[in-house]
Amino acid sequence: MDWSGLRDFVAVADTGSLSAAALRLNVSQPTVGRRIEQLETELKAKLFIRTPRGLTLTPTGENIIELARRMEEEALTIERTATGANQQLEGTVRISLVEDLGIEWLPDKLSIFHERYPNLIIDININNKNVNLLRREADIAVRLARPRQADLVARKVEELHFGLYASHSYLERHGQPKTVRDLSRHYHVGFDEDPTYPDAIRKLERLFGPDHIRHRTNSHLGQIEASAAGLGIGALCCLRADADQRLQRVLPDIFNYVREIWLVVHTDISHSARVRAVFNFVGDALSEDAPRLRGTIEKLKSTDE
Amino acid sequence: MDWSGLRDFVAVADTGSLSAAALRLNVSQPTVGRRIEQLETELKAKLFIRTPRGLTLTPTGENIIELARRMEEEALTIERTATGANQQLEGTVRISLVEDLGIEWLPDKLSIFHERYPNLIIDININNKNVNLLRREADIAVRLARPRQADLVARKVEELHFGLYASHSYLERHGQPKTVRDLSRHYHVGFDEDPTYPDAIRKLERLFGPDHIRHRTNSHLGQIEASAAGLGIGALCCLRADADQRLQRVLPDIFNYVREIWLVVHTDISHSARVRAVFNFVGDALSEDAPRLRGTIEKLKSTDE
DNA sequence: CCATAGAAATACAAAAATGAATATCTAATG
DNA sequence: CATTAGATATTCATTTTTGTATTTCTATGG
Repeated sequence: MDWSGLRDFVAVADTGSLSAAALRLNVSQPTVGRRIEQLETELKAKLFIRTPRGLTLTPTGENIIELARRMEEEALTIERTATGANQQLEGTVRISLVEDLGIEWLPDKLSIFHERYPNLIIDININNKNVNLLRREADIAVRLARPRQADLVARKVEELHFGLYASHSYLERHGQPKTVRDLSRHYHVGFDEDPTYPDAIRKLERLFGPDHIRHRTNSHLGQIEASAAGLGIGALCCLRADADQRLQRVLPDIFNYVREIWLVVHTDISHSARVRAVFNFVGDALSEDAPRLRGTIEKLKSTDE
Repeated sequence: MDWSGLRDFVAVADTGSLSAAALRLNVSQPTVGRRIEQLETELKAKLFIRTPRGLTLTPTGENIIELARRMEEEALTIERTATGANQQLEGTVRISLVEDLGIEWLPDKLSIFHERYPNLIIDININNKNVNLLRREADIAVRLARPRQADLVARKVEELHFGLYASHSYLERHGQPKTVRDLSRHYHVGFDEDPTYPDAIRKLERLFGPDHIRHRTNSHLGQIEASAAGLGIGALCCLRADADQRLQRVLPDIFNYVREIWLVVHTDISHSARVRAVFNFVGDALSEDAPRLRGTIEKLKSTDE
């Protein structure tokens, strides 16, 4: 029996279709189909019921899927263990961050990093959803909440602050709010309705009233642009908003939303020299940038004028 | 990472060489070598130290071998589970037996079997060493001792009796022994020095004296032929020796060595319809043949004459 | 009842893995 | 010190696997 077929078997069972499994496995749909077929021949058993909407496990398939999943976990552990044992300072490290840190902040630091580690390549993965560190979708993740899962090593590094911002022109037209109550007369640039966002986001929205939400997006960059374009008041990351000349902070003493920044890595790969190098570098860089992350630097504009 | 590489990895770690692993995996030696190489590339880690006498695990290899072994166990369980779920009365059933039963006794029964189950193929494996039912080296094993291992279903069916036999010409030349003491003046056709044989074999040998052992072999058939050729007195299976006109039993009331016959199957595959069919057929056939297996049928020759 | 979208099957050319034969290496042995 | 046994590397023709492009299928919605 070919073990690779079992890997495909898990992927098809998980995703429910050959095409989706092929995507996950980085092979073509006909290949997955043929390998499942071959596995069924080898085991002399039908594992899936083919429907026009995909594949469902047969009773025999149900019998063995748990065992195959366990194999998958062990295979993933093997990959991580091998990575962890690698003490070379070369190769690629994949790090996953939220937009606010990954688009501009981290890339700005990388020239310093590459001077120190010329043979390391950093692969930046911008991701709103948490990537699965167990599946090695990334080596390191930067998360805005303490991770609960076992087998993960996490270090709280800094805080990421968010404030309310609007464009100058918007504030000229609609007036500067002086209290929280004033917000009900203003327009809001909001997040999309993903239920995984923290409650604070929904609470904030209610201050504006439902018909005063002009724009929703899952992209922080999109929110900044929308706010800068004068669509309304957005809850933006101070790091980026403070540096944006088009934006002005609103109710700075009243509204200040704080998220903890956690650096996370899987225990198994935490021993890898190159992963440690990136982990520590990013951690130190975050610590050094505390004022910007906390939005406590006076806006350039206000000092200029 | 290609899971098949992990399978090769276990085989090489187990056997200590590419060539031996290739044999076990039914592929060529260069293929195993290339796959190990590929696995090392994928994991970016050396797994083996190459020596001219084979391959030894590196520390990294040691770290992951246990996980890979667990994968192998699960893969084997999957194969057995799938086999066990198969309720078709077609395909192949592999059965492993000692020479005494597998060379002639079972084949004689097969024409009846094939009438009842025309689509089943029986693959007879003659084996002195116990095959590994967990690895599916056979579906069913006939053993001469109660199996201890968990996960095996065993049924005691009958007894296999052994007696002392010699050729007529030998007994004419050396005389008929009347007591155990007489054996010390006789020659012995013995087993080879495999330490896994039961103590009774060694005890018997000592009755003849060390320089009176003329012939050693690990083959029961070889012992029968040697005894029939007049080399000496052999401890032979009654089933075959009684049917052999050239042989005559010696000290029938004094020497009678008995082994239990156990039919063994792995729990996981015991539910398979075709495996049950063979299991029950062989069990019943053994029961029906109790007199021959116990050597209690008078020799044809003696009734003929 | 027809059109459509999402999925699986098919055909064939291209790419990769495999095996047979062979060369090469090294520790052990006389 | 040469020989040998037992192992790994190498080469190349062959076989197998894979991907692309296309066709086929079927439940769903108009």
